[in-house]
Amino acid sequence: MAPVQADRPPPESPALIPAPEPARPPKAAPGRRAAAAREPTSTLPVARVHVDVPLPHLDRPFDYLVPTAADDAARPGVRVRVRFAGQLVGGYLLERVASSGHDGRLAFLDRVVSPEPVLDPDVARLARAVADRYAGTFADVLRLAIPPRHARVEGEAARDPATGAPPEPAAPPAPAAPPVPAAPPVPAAPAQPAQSAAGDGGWGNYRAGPAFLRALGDGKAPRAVWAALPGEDWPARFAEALGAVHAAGRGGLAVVADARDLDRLDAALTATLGPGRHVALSAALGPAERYRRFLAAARHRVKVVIGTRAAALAPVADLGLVAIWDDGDDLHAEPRAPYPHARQVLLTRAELAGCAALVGGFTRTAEGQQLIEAGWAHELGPDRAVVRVHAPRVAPAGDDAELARDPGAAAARLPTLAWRAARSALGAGAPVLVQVPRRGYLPAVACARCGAPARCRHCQGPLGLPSATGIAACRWCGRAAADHKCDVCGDRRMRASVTGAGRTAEELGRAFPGVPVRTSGRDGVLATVPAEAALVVCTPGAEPVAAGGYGAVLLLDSWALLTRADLRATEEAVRRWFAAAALARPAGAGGQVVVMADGGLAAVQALLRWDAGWLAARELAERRELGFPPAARIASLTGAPDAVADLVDAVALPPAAELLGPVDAGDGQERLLVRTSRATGAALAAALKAGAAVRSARKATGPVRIQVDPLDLL
DNA sequence: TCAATCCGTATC
DNA sequence: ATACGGATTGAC
Repeated sequence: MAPVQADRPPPESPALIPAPEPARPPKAAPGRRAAAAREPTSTLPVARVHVDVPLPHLDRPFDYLVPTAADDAARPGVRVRVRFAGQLVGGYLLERVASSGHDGRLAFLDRVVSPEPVLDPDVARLARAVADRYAGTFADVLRLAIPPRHARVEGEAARDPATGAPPEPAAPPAPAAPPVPAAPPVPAAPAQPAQSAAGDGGWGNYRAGPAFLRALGDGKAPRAVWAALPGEDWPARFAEALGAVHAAGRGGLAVVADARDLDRLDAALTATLGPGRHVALSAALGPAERYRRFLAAARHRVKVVIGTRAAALAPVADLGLVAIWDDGDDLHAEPRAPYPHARQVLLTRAELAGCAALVGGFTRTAEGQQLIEAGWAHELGPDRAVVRVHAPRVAPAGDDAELARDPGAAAARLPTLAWRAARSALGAGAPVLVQVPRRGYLPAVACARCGAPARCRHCQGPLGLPSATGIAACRWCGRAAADHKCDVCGDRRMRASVTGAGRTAEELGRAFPGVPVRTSGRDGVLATVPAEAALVVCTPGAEPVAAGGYGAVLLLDSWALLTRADLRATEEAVRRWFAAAALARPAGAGGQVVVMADGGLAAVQALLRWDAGWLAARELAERRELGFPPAARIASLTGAPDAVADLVDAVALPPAAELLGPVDAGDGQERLLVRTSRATGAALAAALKAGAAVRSARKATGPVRIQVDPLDLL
């Protein structure tokens, strides 16, 4: 007879309802009654489990048998422990199914850790999409999405998530979803009084504003990119938008950049929805409180969730709206693998849920502009006439501006214009905001004549000075900039753009004797200041809100922000200027802004006209020309040189993928960029993931960090 | 010819 | 990580 190259057992149907027999005890130790006695459940005996291992080639579900004893607890979303490759590992139960496609023997679930479903099916779908988009693993995304378990919190009776007080009459039992609160208050009118001196129409100040709010209330899915007016009480607007979907019985989710913004939104939501209708999630909470609030969302005890970046992955029932404020803030970029950006997570979520989306800020990012130009979202902006009513008067004072003759002001290197603006505001009893760049910017290279950042002739990357004496070289592809010529004016001379020197509060104090000086910065951020004459010195991002607005806002050393060696230097500078300038009184009430940069620069023009959309359109057009995100897709691979090379070998790059570099990334590491078109972005991520899987399967040494569309392209 | 050992690969 | 299958080795 001819023994066919043995297919082991007869190829019968793949393990349908497997015989109880495979429940043999491990290790041939016949003493383990517990294991031997287990039988699979009669219905849906197979659990699809995602094991919590970091290896890319194991990033898929594995099937396990559900023992009868665990039948009730083994529901989708619960944490389980399973034996995987000989050891016990944690995992999440994704779903129960009737049969497995796996044609080997199935092991039993070791145990259900807790009957609490912490992985919402919608979040599971989202996490898969985010992992795919960023060439990362499901497990990595879940680590960001689900806080560590806190057993005591899980056991305690449900509390009021906002106050921590025990619930009103009777706490609903944990596993059952409690009923939605009967009649949530309908925020027909803004709960907050108008704060702007120039009359405040809330969403009515924006062309499509009322229609947007109405659509939210009608359960539709409008999508908008919103450029806020100066002085806008954005937390109140966000609260109204979230309130509108809440009133329609649906859930809402909003993400902000930092704890200060979160506190403001939290307060506005409490005013609009009443206490206990929402939770605020942030990494700053302790483990117990963090898990307590997460559970309030997961159990659907609240339908509105706000928080910092990780909250973009929080469970929200029947999602009606996702929103993000100030999407240009780099805090929205997650620093842990797979490095997702909160904006991208929320937009993906809006797609999956078919819900509304709101991307808001005083400025607009190139990504926001892309959403508008692609027709994905509507533009939500004010009429020019409304802008004129709300905007402060903005004046540029360039590098060559005349220094104030007043000795104190000269010592503080204040131009006359700035000094006068400050003096007149203080004289009127109003506070003055002084924004000073943080110190320590990378030495970049700019055109000596026009100041435009110098770019590589080959790949358009930014030029930098590797060392104080070295020759300028591209920070991306590493090529030396031999015969550089400025793209803008053609000049051949270059200069190092100096690092921003911190102006001290004392210097300013001397310029205005007798005026109190407050500071707000890294160590000690002020949330608000009173409406009285004072100098408020802050670093970008730490601007306190002034009751009634600032009489003057001085943006010092603004040019230093513009010449940073960063793709987003202009966008970032403008974002910081707008954030500060938005706190000034309207021009009609004497509000003035002085920006220390050349009035001819586009960034300064945008501020003068309070037109962030115009700048964003220019910015996006430029990115398109240069082949930068969001017009193109770029992935960066960082690691030891041989490890990076090994990964590139293992990856079947899409055709037309372009390699830039590698360049030295310090610490014996190097960085390689891969550029493709936007349309090829998904294929690029999939290819990189597959390459990483091949490497991890063959236990390749030397990790390589893969980042898709990293913020810092240096 | 068989058992001990090594190596590569899959991990339900 | 570990456990298994198949290949390899070496002693009888």
